[in-house]
Amino acid sequence: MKSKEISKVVLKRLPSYLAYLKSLPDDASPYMSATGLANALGMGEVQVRKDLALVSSGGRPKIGYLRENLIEDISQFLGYDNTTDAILVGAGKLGQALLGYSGFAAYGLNILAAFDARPTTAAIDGKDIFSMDKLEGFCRSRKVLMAIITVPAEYAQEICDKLIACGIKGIWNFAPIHLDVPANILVQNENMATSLAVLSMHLQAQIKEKK
Amino acid sequence: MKSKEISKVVLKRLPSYLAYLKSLPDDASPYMSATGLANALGMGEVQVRKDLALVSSGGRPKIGYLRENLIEDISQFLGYDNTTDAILVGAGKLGQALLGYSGFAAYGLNILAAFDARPTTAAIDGKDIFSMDKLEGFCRSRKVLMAIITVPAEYAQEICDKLIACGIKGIWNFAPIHLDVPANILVQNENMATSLAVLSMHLQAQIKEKK
DNA sequence: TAGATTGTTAATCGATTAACAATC
DNA sequence: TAGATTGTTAATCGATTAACAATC
Repeated sequence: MKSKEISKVVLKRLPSYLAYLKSLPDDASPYMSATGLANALGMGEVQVRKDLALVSSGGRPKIGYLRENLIEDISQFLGYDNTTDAILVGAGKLGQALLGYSGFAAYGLNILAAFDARPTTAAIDGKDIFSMDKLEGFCRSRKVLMAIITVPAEYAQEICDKLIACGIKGIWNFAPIHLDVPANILVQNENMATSLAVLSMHLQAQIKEKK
Repeated sequence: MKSKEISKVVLKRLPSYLAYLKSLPDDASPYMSATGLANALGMGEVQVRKDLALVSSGGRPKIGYLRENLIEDISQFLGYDNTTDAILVGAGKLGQALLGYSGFAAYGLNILAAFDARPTTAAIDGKDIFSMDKLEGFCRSRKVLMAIITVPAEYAQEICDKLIACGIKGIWNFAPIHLDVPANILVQNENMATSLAVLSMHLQAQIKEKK
């Protein structure tokens, strides 16, 4: 694995490769070529090969990459091996769904607890839901760096500021609003409106075509 | 509004503009310049101006765009004006959260009902949850074009095939797996693993920096 | 008028794709 | 060996940014 700078677009493709490799049955060939991966995911084979070259220790001509190694290389590169602790703010429906989702463990994400202005439940799936005044103490003592925002849009910026003041460096934002943050803080927007826009355009085009 | 081809990257930025414009208080200036929008969202002003030129009927030099018009132009372009009916398959935690989320109406999305292999509840927020055998009849009779997949990864492809057979043209996929579909079907992946990868890399870099 | 802003044309940048030598 | 595949270098493509004339 080279420690070359990797661009965001490449980074975003890596999880797909990993998911596909992991989804293969145990009795499949232990080798996987860039060509095979590209075909399975409907991508260009050169693109896949270039991406893999950035994270992998190398494949063998005519054979491909050893699947096991490739999974390990990508996992390690993405930091799935060492878990990241996170907290969640806003224990509404979406917040509770994320809190109860066990699948995040596979991505190295561990949600420690949730915080809410008015907690309606004490815990979900063994994860405590605290009131907001416990936020700072918790983040400081557990040295949490990542937070998930699932509060309504109108409170998101305020919560965001508070989180940064608590030492949070990365924010996964589910609120449909732009968050203003200092340069060293990363906001990753899970923007449903964006996805819907793409889908909506496609459907409109389909309907027009029929006419 | 010109009917020029719009690229996917531009399309994905439009919802942010719209959200910001809508978030402004009523007593703010009725005009908004591309410069102002760019500053508020931390983007390049030329980029914003070019994007707006693609969807808007035009702004006035020195003044900017009439906010009201801009909101209408973007909304119309994104198809938020005429609602899209959709169904949801997989009424687990995430599915239920989406089913109960009232915010989609603002994006012109109307989830009609949900389907599940083993429904545990009859309805959520007034939306029925049916068993899978009702799927085809429902899609055909209501002429549904869009579906939301929130089933576990291992069932996603099977469900996807079934949906296409029912006439679905656009799929919003929350399952962390690549779906194989014909060319005329659009799959929009809400891939949480992708977001996590980006965040995870940022945090790793932050931690390294401190050393 | 002067200056902020629009809209457009040209230059730059980065990512994808094509071409090809090296390898097993 | 022949052919599939890797890995790299060069060409193409598209998107972003810079420059600038037009406008109110």
